[in-house]
Amino acid sequence: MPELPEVESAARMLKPQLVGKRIVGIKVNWPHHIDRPDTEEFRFRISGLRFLDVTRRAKFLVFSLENEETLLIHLRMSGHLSVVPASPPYDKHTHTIFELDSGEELRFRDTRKFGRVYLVNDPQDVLGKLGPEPLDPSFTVEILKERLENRKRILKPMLLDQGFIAGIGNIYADEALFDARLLPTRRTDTLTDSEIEALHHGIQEVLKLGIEKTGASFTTFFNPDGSQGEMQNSFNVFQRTGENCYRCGGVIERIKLGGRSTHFCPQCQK
DNA sequence: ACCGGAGCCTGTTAGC
DNA sequence: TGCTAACAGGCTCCGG
Repeated sequence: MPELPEVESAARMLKPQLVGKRIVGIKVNWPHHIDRPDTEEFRFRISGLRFLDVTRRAKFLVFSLENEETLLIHLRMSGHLSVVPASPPYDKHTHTIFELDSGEELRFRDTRKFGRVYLVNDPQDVLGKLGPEPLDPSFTVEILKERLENRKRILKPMLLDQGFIAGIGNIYADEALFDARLLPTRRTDTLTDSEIEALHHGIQEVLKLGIEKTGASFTTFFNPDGSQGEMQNSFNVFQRTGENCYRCGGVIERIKLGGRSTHFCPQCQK
């Protein structure tokens, strides 16, 4: 669930809680959570290192550590991070725990176990194939047009392709397409210049709004500090199947595209 | 190049 | 009320 705005919100909340603190121990209750290196080497290399910075790239949390090490965490569907005192209660889905010299712990809870932890010297080993950051000033309409050239893809699956553009997930793809008034089933080679501009605008608008609202919260997801995001109150189409479109009054439809549920207004979106 | 489906996991919700 | 199937914010691999 966590997409760019949720991960950005998490990074902003975690940064002041972690920078300057030192990792003094690791508990790994589900070894598969650690993608690389193996658990033994992971423990050896990360122990004693201090957090220097917490940022985001795509849907990855990027923790810069001392000693030229970078810790990367991807929350996937159900991951959640929090910094709390090193005392009970421990949730049964908390699989990886970073013990800090402050007497606190950074806990990685992940019900579905899809999340992953990486420790690398060169972050590009993990982040290298990602597409552009959609909110970076370098991501212009012209760049989007260039990246669409000579390609024939269905719009929605393309937005979910992290190599094409980074950070968009199922929620913001649907919302961006509604904003741009484009059907999720449109083929990219049929887009006019003004439609590409609308798409570019829609992507940036919904992501910026998502960050302003500190992300979207569901029963299974909330921010690191326990607060609820507010973006779910601003959805125009996502999870509004059968309800009326705020723009035209039409009925929001739901279809499957690329295995993902897809919500749109068949009247507004062309 | 690109699409759809399966697989990875557990929990919750919808439907009968 | 109770069981079962479908479904869930993501991503990767595979066959066609």
